[in-house]
Amino acid sequence: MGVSKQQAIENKRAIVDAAEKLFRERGVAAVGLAELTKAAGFTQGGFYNHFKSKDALVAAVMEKAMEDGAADLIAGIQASKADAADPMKRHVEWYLSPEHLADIEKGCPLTAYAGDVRRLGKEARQSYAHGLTWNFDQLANVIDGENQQEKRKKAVALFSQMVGALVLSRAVAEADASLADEILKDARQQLLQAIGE
Amino acid sequence: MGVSKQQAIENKRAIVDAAEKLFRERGVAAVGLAELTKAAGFTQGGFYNHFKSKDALVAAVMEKAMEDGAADLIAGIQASKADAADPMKRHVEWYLSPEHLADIEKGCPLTAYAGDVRRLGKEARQSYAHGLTWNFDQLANVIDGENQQEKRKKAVALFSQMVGALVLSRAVAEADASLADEILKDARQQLLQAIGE
DNA sequence: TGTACATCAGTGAACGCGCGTTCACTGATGTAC
DNA sequence: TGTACATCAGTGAACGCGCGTTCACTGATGTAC
Repeated sequence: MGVSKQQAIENKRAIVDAAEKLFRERGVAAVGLAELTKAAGFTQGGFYNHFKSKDALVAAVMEKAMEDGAADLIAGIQASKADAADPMKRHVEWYLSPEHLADIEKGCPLTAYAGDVRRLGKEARQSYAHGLTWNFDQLANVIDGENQQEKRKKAVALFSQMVGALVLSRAVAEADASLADEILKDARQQLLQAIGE
Repeated sequence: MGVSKQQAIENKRAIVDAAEKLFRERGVAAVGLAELTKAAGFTQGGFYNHFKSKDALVAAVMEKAMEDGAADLIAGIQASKADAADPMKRHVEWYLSPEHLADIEKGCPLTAYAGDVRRLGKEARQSYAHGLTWNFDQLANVIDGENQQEKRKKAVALFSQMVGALVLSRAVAEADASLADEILKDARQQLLQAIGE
């Protein structure tokens, strides 16, 4: 009650930050506004000073996730160029690493939200689709291929494989850790081979 | 109030049948017991004559989904043998078809539950992991390869790609139908090429 | 620079609602004699 | 074969709970003069 504009902006960002983590880990439907506003340091009713509905928050979180994911991808590509490394090779190795498997809170949002996005609001679904399109475009630019069309096809197929391996590996990580490892390792090996050719 | 044993068994099966469809389409958490028992033709309180909790129902549904999925896979392989067709080729073509994309209610449970299974009960997670292991074993048996280890690796990598393509395609099917088509088509083409070599 | 006041982020209780689960009760089914 | 009765699937109301959303109110912030 009586809070500076600066503080209000920080509170709003704190809601989004908490939502980004909790939505990925537990699912959008399983996270309530009371928990989110508490994490941001105030009470339930104040939520509506920042968002007109939970759905609006979901849309904002998805858009931010896509922007952050895009920034991370570009940073990785830039770093590879600086090191004279193959950007796609580096990307695959990170994507299918045990560290990325465990870090659903901050890893690739396209995989983190892949299972949930169908059930979210229209705005969030569109942000996701745009993010995926953009991701394909970026990968196509750093993949070897005879022409633009070939590069695009390879980008789509290779990224699908990365997502599938990570989704399946995460799905069984707790029940069968060695199966999760096997999936990740086999996909990594097969993808690096596919890039190398 | 006074129902034959036969009827009671059918009622239980009706709950599971309704749950199988609704859990896949809307997510486990979003489907309530009232809706499920109503679909089965009786009222909420009667649920606990059949299952000791919602979690127990989830476990039963997951186990049945895995059994049905296994039966479908075997039937497809048998049919291919009868037609002198390549079982893996046929499987890929079905898996990445627009029909399978649209039929989340009855299609492959490994993809349908891939995003949700992490958040389900222990029993359901274990059923899923066993189902995935079994699926890899079956595919390894019908894949070309120099030795058993090579076949297994190929099965894991190829199936991961199929799941990834289907998950991503379904994720954007509503927001960007042409992108969904592209993902499916590219993955199909790339997989058939990988099998052919 | 100092005062008066409008703004608006946050409070906390309440709203209706649906959730999973419990429970006393009903009454046809199906068994025991 | 006929009767008496135990079984148990289904009823429907209630439980406590947490959900998203609303709202009258508070009071420090920040602007206008």
